[in-house]
Amino acid sequence: MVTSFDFSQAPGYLIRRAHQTSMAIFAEELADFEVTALQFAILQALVDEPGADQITVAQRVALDAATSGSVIMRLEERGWLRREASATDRRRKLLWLTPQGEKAALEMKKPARKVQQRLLDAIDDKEQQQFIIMLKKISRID
Amino acid sequence: MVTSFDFSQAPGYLIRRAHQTSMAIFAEELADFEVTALQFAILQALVDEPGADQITVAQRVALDAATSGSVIMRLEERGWLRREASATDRRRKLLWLTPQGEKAALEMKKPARKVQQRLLDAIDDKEQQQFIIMLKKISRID
DNA sequence: CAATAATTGTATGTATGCATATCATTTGCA
DNA sequence: TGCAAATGATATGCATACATACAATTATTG
Repeated sequence: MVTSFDFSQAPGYLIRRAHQTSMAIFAEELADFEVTALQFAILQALVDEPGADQITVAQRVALDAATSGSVIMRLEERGWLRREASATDRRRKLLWLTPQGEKAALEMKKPARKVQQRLLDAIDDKEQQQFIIMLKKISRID
Repeated sequence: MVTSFDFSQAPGYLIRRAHQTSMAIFAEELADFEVTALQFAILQALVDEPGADQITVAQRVALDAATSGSVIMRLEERGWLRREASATDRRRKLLWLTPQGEKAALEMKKPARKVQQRLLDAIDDKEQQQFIIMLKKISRID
């Protein structure tokens, strides 16, 4: 019999599974906010760098301009951020959190940290740091 | 100053980054086939279990019925699989690879294995097995 | 055996995620 | 300085990914 591809040992497949689990836990812990992990990331990027333009935000959250643009549009419609054309460069649209956006971003941080903890709870304390380091290497970060 | 959420140490964020890297390497190694990792997974599932119905295939590749249904539709349009109504249960549509689908599934296995190797090349030999084990635990598999 | 529940596949809506093209604007260089 | 190249944002198309609803069919139960 032809042995098929062994997905149970394939990192590519297991990374997808881990991503599913991660998204599910995120949705669970932040159910009250009705927010996705990506939306949360963009809000936090604007906490760090208020007035950043869309391309800068896209790079911060490791996303292409098209996708981040659509997420930003939804965040604007929700009233969590506002866009303002740059005076010095009329191509740029600068982004700021609204007061509601600031408040939501702050309140989300605790449950978002719990998501990370719940993910890591599946492995030993010693393994957790190694897992983070390995993920960075696998992702070719740094 | 308010310290923002630390994405550089957040497994949820890093898993997304790893998934991006994984998809990019897959697309690179299997460029000749113009196939996605998910399409590949479904083809391999049918190598293992010819004549499976859509729900079974969806479970095999860890996907909801709606998404797998649309992928299966595209694979059928491409001529890589065919659907046949079950005689004993008219709700079920049984799936078989076509000869072209069999051929493609076979030829894809080598480059798909290379994807896994390239992903793991970023970490030491000893770490590779640990990483696989950790991913399974994080994903709550087994 | 009839009413109900469960299952399969499909449709719809929302949200990523990326490639490519396009437009307006700005930058860089000859 | 004029013009080509680069850049920021948007639009379009394709492909996941999942929740929900639905119709057809099958299984279960009173």
